Amino acid sequence: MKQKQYRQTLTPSVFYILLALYNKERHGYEIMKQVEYASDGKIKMGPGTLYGSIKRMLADGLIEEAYERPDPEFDDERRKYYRLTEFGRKQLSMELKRYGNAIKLARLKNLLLGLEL
Amino acid sequence: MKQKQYRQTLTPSVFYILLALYNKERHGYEIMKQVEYASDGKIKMGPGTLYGSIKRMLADGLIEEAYERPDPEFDDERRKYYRLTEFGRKQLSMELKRYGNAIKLARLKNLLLGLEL
DNA sequence: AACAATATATCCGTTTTCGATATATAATAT
DNA sequence: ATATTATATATCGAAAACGGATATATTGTT
Repeated sequence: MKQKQYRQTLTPSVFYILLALYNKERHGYEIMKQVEYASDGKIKMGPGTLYGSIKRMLADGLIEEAYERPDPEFDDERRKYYRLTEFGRKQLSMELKRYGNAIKLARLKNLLLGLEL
Repeated sequence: MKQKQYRQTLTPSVFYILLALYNKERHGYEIMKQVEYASDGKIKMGPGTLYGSIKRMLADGLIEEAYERPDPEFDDERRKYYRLTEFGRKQLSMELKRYGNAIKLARLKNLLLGLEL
């Protein structure tokens, strides 16, 4: 049986949070800073968007909490760490592909437009 | 004075509509079909999203109506044609850049194998 | 003549966004 | 020592956006 897909597109917030978690576990505030850093400061996620999105993503199975704590010397017990699930990794990969195709298409159109003129 | 930016990110719908209008004027239904075609059928935009988005995008100055009608023989008078404004083109360009950077970042970490851009 | 596809549009419940607000701890500066 | 800033999580609620359902009418096809 063909199960129905999760969503047509990820929301931008979900996309950027998944991207921030692609290579390591991070806690909420760290995700916030990483998104800002990775976008050259262009995208600033407020706490409402961040923690609201995290809640939904946990419920949807895109991410899960990682209970392993780092060395207590570098830890802060207020933190909650999150990691991608396999499902979340898959969704991120699909979205990256979609945007990759969109970019390819834009380039192709640019070329064709140049030839037409 | 530094005017505040339009939005942090475009919504996926707005992004795909802008992309569909990147190289030619199109009417609503045509945009709908183009988005579906350009995404290999993966993204299906319903009329609620389409015409709601168009309305907002007109108000925001991302697109404008193109009143020039094509040859009456190939025309359908029900149609309304839209084109990108300079502002819309700029926003699309910025968003493409953001996603391009995100993809580069992901590829750097070997998440995406074999996606050529 | 009947039917499917084209074309635009609105309604409305659901979901998402995002600034404001709250609370508390850790780190830094005065 | 104390004040301030940065870190860290969380909720609230209005506004925005989404998307299926519905409506209406025309065009093209069987």
